Amino acid sequence: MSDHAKQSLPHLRTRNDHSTELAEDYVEAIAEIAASHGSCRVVDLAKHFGVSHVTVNRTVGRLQNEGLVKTEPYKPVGLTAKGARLAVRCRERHEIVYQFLLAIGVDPQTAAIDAEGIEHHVSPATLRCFVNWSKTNASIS
Amino acid sequence: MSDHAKQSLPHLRTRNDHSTELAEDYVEAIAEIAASHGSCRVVDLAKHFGVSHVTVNRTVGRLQNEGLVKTEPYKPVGLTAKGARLAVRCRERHEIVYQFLLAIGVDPQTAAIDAEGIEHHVSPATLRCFVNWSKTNASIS
DNA sequence: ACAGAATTGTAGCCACAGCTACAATCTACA
DNA sequence: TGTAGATTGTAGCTGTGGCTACAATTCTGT
Ligand SMILES: [Mn+2]
Ligand SMILES: [Mn+2]
Ligand SMILES: [Mn+2]
Ligand SMILES: [Mn+2]
Repeated sequence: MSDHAKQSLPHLRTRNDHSTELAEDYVEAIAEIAASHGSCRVVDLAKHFGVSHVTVNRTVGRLQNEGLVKTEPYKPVGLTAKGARLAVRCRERHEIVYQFLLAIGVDPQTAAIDAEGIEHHVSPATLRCFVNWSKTNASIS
Repeated sequence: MSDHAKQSLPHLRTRNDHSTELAEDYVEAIAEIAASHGSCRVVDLAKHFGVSHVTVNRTVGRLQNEGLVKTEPYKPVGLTAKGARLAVRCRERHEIVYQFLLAIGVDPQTAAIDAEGIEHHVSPATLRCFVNWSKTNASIS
């Protein structure tokens, strides 16, 4: 590989992470809201993310095209099998990142905020290291 | 604060992080390239980030409007005092995140890639925890 | 049943960040 | 000194993700 290709590789990965970030947060939120409220409405997602219902509407439409969510006009938003699988993976990863931040001494509120952005940039290899160190610290304390 | 405001706070922070991410990466790259090559040209940045020179051009123009970089037509790209200060902070934070990932056992290549995305979502409080744990692990090994 | 409130959908605006194609300028070498 | 190649600038396209304003639909309480 050329020198500048090595330099640009991290940025390419970061841009790719961002292109899938919204889908990951949406399926995770839809699963959570559906579990706690019985169903997930557009307005629930708008409140959850702090955006207008219009933004939610367009995003849900795109996720439906990608086969992650299923919805009909004026009906709740649900996950496809594919979307539900992605939601589980994202929920697990999110929880690992959050628990890891707690384990190294970050306060819960800051950990919750930082984890929401960090989670999408944590590769499987780094995630394994997070799990190990959370275990280690848990056994210490 | 209302319940859903608490829920949306992390996402608001993440969106804010992303709005400043490009500026942070650019000033950091301009400082590095200028230090190693003597001057930083548009084409250097294009290679560094793996994007076209057009994208670099527009971004540099926006950063100039924000008072972070200084450039003239067909001349190298330089940092203002404000941009140089931001570059130092970003470089330090980037290095802390990278060294922390190494300290918890992530391989160097993965650490370099993940750090490029993670750095922008690490709050000062979390950064302090990273520093502490890097020190601890350094004294152990 | 129906009026008003809540929810959802649509039209159209913006900024950002990527791109190709082409024009202009500068640099280096024959 | 010219000119070919490298570099930079410009025009204009795309997709994404935010918004307001307004329309349509559904839900709810009297
Ligand atoms: Mn999440
Ligand atoms: Mn997230
Ligand atoms: Mn970065
Ligand atoms: Mn990010």
